[in-house]
Amino acid sequence: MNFQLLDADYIRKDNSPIIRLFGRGDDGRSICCLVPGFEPYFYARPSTVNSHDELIRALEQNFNSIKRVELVEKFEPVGYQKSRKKMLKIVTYDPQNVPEIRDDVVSFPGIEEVYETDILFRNRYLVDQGIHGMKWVHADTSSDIDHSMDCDELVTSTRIEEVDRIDSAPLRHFAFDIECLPINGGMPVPEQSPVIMISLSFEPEFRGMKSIVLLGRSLDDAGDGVEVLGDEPALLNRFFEIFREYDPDVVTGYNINDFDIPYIVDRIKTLQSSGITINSACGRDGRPLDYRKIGIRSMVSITGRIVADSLPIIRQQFSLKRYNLQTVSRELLDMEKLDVSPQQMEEYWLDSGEKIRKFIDYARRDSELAMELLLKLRLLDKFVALAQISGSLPQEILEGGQTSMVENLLLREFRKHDYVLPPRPDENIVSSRNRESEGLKGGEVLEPKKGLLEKVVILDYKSLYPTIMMAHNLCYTTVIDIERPDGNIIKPPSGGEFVSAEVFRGIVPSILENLLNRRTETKGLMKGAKTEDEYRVYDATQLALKILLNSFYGYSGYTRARLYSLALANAVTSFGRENILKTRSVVEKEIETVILREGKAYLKEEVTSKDTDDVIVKLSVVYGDTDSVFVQCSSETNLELEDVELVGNRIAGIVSHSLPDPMELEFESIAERALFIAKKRYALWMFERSGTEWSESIKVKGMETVRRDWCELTSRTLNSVLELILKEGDVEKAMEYVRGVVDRVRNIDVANDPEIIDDLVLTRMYSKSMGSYKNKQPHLTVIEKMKKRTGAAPSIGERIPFVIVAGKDLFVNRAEDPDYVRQNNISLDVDYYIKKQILPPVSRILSAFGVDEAALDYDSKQKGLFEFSPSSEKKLSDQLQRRKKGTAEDHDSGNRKSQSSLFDF
DNA sequence: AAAAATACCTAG
DNA sequence: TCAGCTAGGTATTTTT
Repeated sequence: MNFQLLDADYIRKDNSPIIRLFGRGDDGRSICCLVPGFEPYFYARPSTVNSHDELIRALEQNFNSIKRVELVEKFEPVGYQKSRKKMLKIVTYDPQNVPEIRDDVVSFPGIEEVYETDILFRNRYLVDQGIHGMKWVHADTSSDIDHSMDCDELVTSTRIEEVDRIDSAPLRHFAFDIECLPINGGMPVPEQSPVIMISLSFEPEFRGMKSIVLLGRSLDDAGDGVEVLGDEPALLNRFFEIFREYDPDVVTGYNINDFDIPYIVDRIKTLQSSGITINSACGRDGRPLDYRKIGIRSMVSITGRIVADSLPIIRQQFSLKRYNLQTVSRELLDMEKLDVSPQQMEEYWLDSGEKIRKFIDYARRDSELAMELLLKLRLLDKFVALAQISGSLPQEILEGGQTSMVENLLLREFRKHDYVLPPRPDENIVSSRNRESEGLKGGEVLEPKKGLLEKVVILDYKSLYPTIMMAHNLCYTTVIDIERPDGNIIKPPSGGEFVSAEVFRGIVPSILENLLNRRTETKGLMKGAKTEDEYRVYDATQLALKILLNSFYGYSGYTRARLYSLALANAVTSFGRENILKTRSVVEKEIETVILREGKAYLKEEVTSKDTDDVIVKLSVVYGDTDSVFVQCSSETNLELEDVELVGNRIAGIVSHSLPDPMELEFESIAERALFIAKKRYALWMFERSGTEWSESIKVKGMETVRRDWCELTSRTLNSVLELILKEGDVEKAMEYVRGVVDRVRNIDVANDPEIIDDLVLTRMYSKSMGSYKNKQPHLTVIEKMKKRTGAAPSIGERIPFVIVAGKDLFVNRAEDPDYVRQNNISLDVDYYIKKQILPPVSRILSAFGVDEAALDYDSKQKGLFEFSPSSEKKLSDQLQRRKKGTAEDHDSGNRKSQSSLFDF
């Protein structure tokens, strides 16, 4: 029997652990597969002097829970070693015994250190058997047992093997959303407010239905897709009944981890205390719904299934100003959320006509949207690929970060090479690592040549840090630490020493090599994909490989890592810095000039005679950040895109050739014009090759248009200015545009035009607990005001919108809730928006052309207005002027929906 | 009034 | 932003 592995855990039977694997078969049946016989264990390193036999006997006698001790040969995890050392493999009866006895074992006479003492038993099993999360497995034999499990089949198997398949099992997706009735319009609390409705969506359909709304009251002629349950207990019981019958593999919703699920669980407790019992069994093993609180956030797992809350995934994958369901559905799905305000809710709920029906429709939309988000945006694809590659279970990846995946890969590869892994560091170790980690230096950022430049080639290093680790054999296992090698030594610029690959090939470099090769292969397969689905699978796979490739460097400098090495992390970045500086010097000093002749790019030493048709291109590096270089190409002759491309490819080729394998500099794209403001702040009019054509775009980095703590007004104004300058080279027009915006802002009439506020809203993340802020912050004053007025309490991690209202008070105190401002006709601080939101970012750009801020402010000193004209050296050549493709305004007004926008004129 | 500290968000 | 890392710019508040 074959099934796709969704989840795993273990149970105990007759004092022995049994692994349980959960999945969905290709026949569509859900499966729980029991695997007996796998033993828990960990490793210990004895001091060299002792007799191993005696030590083993002493351990076996002293610890009841030790089943047996085996003598094995392993390498320690860190530092180059010539040979394996004697170690003890301590096998216990129960997985729990491992954490129970590890502290006593480490302090037992004759034991120096323990390893792999905190590996979850199910992960231990998957790693040792070579099985990966979300992969297909084949279960050898099976014997049906009587079954009280909530899945179609319960089998026992002694032999499990992974099968190579890229398709997905027919997974069942279940989305839900609850509605609660708040006490007079406030936030509902499970101790008081009942759950009144639950909406459910299914993919594939459940009994021919895409969605169902469960209603916790009575109603005649409720209509199709509505189940009238009468009261709350019946509603909740029916919810779980449908849940079990549908038997979902993936459970989703919007913010279910932090709201819906904890609410249901707490509500059931409340009902229980008044003698009402709800059967909330929903795990594939029949476990009731539950959640656990870790710090301020709660986590949910359901045995045998994947709980995938779309909110945190969307937060991670999309940069948005706000993350409420309304904004997210509009921005990402182009769908509208329907809503009943908390104040109206009671009225709608008690109605028996139009209103309750509307309320039901609104509720239905929420679970539909949650399902759409998961499926249309294909939110799970990346996690599935990450699970398949790293071997971690999907739930673990959804809950945690990169750590579990990196450690999973390390554990598998270390095991193959007879290396052991240390346990997670305790708090003492972490804090001492934190102190020394201040010495970790990062990438090099080159000072940009500020102002507007033309014909800039953009080159970057393909996976710089991973390829550095591979090229220089940088690994925990190659640091020269305890023993010195006989062969070659690699000395990074940061100091320290590593053995070369001929002496010993590092494990991390070999993991990276494997990931990099697979990525290249996958990209090849992607090109040949026959179906859309196949393409998506390969695309998610190559993305996951990229994420994992880049995780190893970060992990090495992560103070809570099992394997932390400042020497390693510093070696990587120091090679990186050296590399970019050397690249700059090669381009400027060694290559210096490229000669174009008959469609080829030559170096100056390759050309012996002069030709009148030669195009001579001078190179200068105008910017670079960590793994990229921007090279300006200057020539007497006008350069076409193809010419610049030839230059770019030649530079990439020469530089790559001088680098150790597999380091590689790649030609990326061409900026016809580039505007550099500061380090990490620039805008490009970019041309990228797509087949035989060139695709054109404007790319903005770091500037206010891409920052979420500036208002829409700023973003749009700046975007237009950038477009006018980059595409049309028209500074005058840009100034005119800004003056127009300033003028309109000065004459804003909120009372007449409440929608205008939308363009003036700033957002900031409420990022830590109130008490730990040392300074006043605008979004915090808004939170305080809202709490006082409505009792609404945003939680940490939310982005808080606000506007600045008129007044004499300190800036922070004039931050206000946009809704409140709208409702109460409060006037905004027009001057703030002009002087602090529009002018500074715009003048940072225009000052490069000699424009003074006063020349932009319509109302202030009229003089600057007529004095200015762009200096002749900044004027752009006629021939470039001819290339314009349409004005900034065309683009801008075309995208706007609202008529009352500041930008329609 | 200048300098330092704090906070935020982004680039890579 | 839900346990990978550092570098860097800008606005505002707080301290000197």
